[in-house]
Amino acid sequence: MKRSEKAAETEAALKAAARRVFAERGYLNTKITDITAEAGRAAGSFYNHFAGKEELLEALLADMSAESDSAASEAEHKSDFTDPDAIRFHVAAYWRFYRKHAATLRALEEAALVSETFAKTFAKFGETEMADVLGHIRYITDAGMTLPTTPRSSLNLMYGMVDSYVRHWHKVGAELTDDEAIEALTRFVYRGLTGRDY
Amino acid sequence: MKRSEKAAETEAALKAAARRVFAERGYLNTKITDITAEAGRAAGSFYNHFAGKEELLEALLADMSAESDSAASEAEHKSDFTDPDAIRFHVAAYWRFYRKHAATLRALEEAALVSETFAKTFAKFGETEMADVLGHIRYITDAGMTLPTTPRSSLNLMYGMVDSYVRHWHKVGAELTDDEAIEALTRFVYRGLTGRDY
DNA sequence: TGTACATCAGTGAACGCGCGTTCACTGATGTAC
DNA sequence: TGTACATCAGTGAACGCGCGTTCACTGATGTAC
Repeated sequence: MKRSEKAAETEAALKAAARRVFAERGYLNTKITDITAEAGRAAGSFYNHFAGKEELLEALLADMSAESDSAASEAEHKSDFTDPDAIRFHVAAYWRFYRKHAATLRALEEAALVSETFAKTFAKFGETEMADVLGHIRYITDAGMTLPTTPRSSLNLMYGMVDSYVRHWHKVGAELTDDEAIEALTRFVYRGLTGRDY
Repeated sequence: MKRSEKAAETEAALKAAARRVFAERGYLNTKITDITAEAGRAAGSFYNHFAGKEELLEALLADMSAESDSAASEAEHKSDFTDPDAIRFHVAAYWRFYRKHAATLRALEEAALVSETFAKTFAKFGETEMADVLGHIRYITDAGMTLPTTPRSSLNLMYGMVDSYVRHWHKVGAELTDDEAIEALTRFVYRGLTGRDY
């Protein structure tokens, strides 16, 4: 095996191990040696690849962002928010996204609490995620319906509800199945944004 | 000054200092000596009053709970959620409550991330806060209107939105004034819960 | 009311644990000729 | 193709920093007689 391959393999192993360990005990509670042990490497090996835990997390964020970008550009998705299906589509997409990246997302949340830098990075990532949806909201006012407040704040309200419910559902466990949860979110959001029911 | 008075004074000074310092740099980023320095006491003095940072936070939580209980029992408040005023009343109450206790609430959030024990304690506190509101939601189904999902999950959706928006508003700063924010929340919640507009 | 001793809140220097980070070393891969 | 040296990924024991926690000490308040 070539040297560069071996290095890449170790780096990947460290990232994968980190995701597992973060999921299990949280980012802040994880020691560097927890990660290296989980990856089956020596402690010192970590620093051949990352300057510290923060940099590793940035790498995980970069991976996630890359994936999310490519997914967003692929999907020919519904964007008219006067149609409940369009809202449901986005809620479901976020649901799947969270499920897939729960470990990284929760790690970022923890890091953001402690580090100003991460708070900004993470906020920026959220902005990117939301930018697409802001456009969809305009369909509602264009159709003569009334948003509960400004478009930007309507978006924040909606995003906050979806995000906090998804987090809650994954942490505490559920009264609802995931289909039911997606439907409930869709309904609440549709009603909240349009003032109508479906 | 009597000895017991002096001790009580120091304890109060430590709690007040902790609230200030937590607000400024967060619970997890705060060292014991940050608190004692802010309170103008020696490091060792801390341990005459608290076994550690966790115990101090529990004391802050106890203070907050006591205050919230007495406030809840005083208020003769509106409880019929088919009336937007009732929703507005509760949103505004939560808004004021958060503003007043932001430091403690954010500290608890941070502690909950890191400690399983605190996560449970904090969750329990949230339950207590919400119990009152769960009853109010029944007015909606009683009036023949349709909730977006089960009462319990409707409550969780609502609470998640209000809480996350309040947090967001206080952290990032605002496009909306607080009156506007309360109105926007009320409107979104009313629409979401009842399927109607006002 | 006064004296002698006990107790307690507060002090801050020192101690020591936990954990991040380093570094001399190993063995394997890459390069030069 | 073979040999000699250089480079690099990985190792893990050891180091040292930061910070929580302790503890001998001080001075003031409380108690006993």
